[in-house]
This record gives sequence, C-alpha cells and structure tokens, in this order.
Amino acid sequence: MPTPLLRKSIRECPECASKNIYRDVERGETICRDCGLVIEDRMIDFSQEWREFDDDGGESKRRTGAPASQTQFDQGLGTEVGTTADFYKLGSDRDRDKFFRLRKWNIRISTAIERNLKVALAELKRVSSFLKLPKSVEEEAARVYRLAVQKGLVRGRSMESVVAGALYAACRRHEIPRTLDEMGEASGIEKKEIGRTYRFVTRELDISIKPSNPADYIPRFASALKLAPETQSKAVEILEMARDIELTSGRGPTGIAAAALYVASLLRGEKRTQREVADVAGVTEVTIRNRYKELIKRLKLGKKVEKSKEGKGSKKKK
DNA sequence: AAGACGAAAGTGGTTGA
DNA sequence: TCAACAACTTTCGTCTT
Repeated sequence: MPTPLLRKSIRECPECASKNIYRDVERGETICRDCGLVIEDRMIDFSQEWREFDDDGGESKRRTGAPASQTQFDQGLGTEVGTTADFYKLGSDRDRDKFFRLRKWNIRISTAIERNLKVALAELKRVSSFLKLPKSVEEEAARVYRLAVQKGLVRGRSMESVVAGALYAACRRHEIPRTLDEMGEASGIEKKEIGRTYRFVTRELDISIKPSNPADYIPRFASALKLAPETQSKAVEILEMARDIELTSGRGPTGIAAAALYVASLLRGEKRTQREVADVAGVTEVTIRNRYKELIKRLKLGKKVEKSKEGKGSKKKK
C-alpha cells in the first residue's frame, strides 16, 4: 500500500522492542511496523500543545511535577480577566464597574466549566476503564469533551451522554471501535442517545471519522468466542474478498464481521452457533443469516462449507 | 430440544424533493 | 419538512439435526 510521508522515528516500541518505528505525518500517528502498535497519536490537531507543562511555581498544589494531561480538569489554562493591579489603572467609575462585572462573570463561567469538566472526566475515566480502553483513546475523548463543553454543546444533553459520545468517537478514530451497545452498557446511557450525541458532537466540532472497517471488530469478537487465531485470520480473509466485490458497502460493519466469523468458524470446523456469534457482535441472528447467505453465494463458498461439515462430522468434542 | 431458516411487520436514520 | 427508502430488528412458524 502507498504510505506517503513516513518518517523513521528514533523511538523504540514498548511492546516488542523493535526499532522499526515510523511516524505517519499525514495522519499524525506513530506506528510500530512490526507489531502494529500505535504508540502515540494526536488525531485532532488544533495546533495547540496538549502536553502542557506549567512552570508557574504557585500552582504546585495541583500536582507535583507531572505534565498536565487532558484528563485533568484544568490544564492550568484558566482565563482570568485582569488583576486588582489592573483595576487601579482604570479611570472612570464606569470602567471600574465594567471591570468588576466582567471579572465576576468570567469567574462564574469558568468555574462552572471547570466543575463540569471535573465531574465529566471522572465519569469518562470510569467508562473508559470499564471498557479497558487504552490511555490514548481516553485522552482523545477527553479532548473532544473539553471542546464540546467550551462550545456549549452539552447544554440540553446529559453530561454522561456527551462523555459516551466522545469516547465512542475516540474509539472510532483510533480504529478500535466499540459497538454502541457496549458503550451503552458501560455508561448506562441508551444507545440511541449515544448515537445522537455522537453525531451531533462530531458534526459541530468538524471531526471527520471514516466509516469503520468490519475487520477492526474481528479480533475482539473472535476472542470473545474463543476462536483460534487461524479462524480469525480466515475471517479477515473472507472480509477482504467481500470488500473487493463491494459486498460490504452500505451494510452495518458489525453484521458483516459477525457473518465472516461465522463462516470462518464453519470452514475451520470450529463451529459456533449463529446465536453465539450474534450475541458477541450485538446483532441478531437474522442479520447474520442475510450476510452469510450473500457471502456464500457471491464468494462461492457453498461447497466448501458443505465439505467441512461432512469432514468434521465424525469429530466430536467434549 | 436446539439450531437454522425465512417471511412479515416494525423501527430509526438517511436522503432528496 | 415530509415521504420514500434501505438496513436492521422482532416475532413467529417451519424444517433439520
């Protein structure tokens, strides 16, 4: 595949200790080419530094020495309208009145935002750890949430739903998508609501997210079903063939992933029922059946499936 | 009895006038 | 803003193992 603008990095992969680390400038990601680990990324670039080290000595109460992160409610960036020293520079009473009014409002607003962020980020951490999401996703979600608050997008929506929406978006961006169902279970928000806020927030913040790839779901579903790695790669193989003949467009990615896994499990004699697959994928058996029908028809896998049924017929487990 | 299959009706979201 | 539309779900009856 064409990989433009790759730059070799001097870093070492924390996962496999490989030095084969490249930075994709266009996508803003640093990737290990050996194990595929995304080491660090910064998907949204609003050209503002997020790893903020504050050198303000007076702030040492907040945290000792550590870099402020997005998941802390205040990065030390709170606004302040003037100080009392400025006050004495002002001439008229009118100016002084105005000065105090502005300052009062600014304090009110920013403390409200800070309070909100503090609570929201706690919730975000809770949900994120429930879903065992990587730190990078959590940071991304926090960044999205912060922007949403600053733009006043939380108004009229529950804080929790915006948190869930931000997390969902962050997962998608990092290509480790969770289903809306999983997000719903973790956050206690209805998946309809999460979907709504997700769309709203991404639209308002101009966050573009490419349609999720069914293959991204395979590893998770496969391990939930305790399928062998070979079956998993078989499923990916099937997905690739399906994509090449445009079987995947327009369909829900989870349904396709589920069907591919189901077929792969049949082919490899590691059978799972439609119901089992449907449950982990969060779709119904009917959807799997429909996708499955298309798959064996279009990919001409019918005979192969029949054969493997006979072949494994005598082999029983447990 | 459980799983697979298919038909029919319902739901929520997208699209285009 | 409304209606048509596609994908997906729910429900239920029938067939197969």
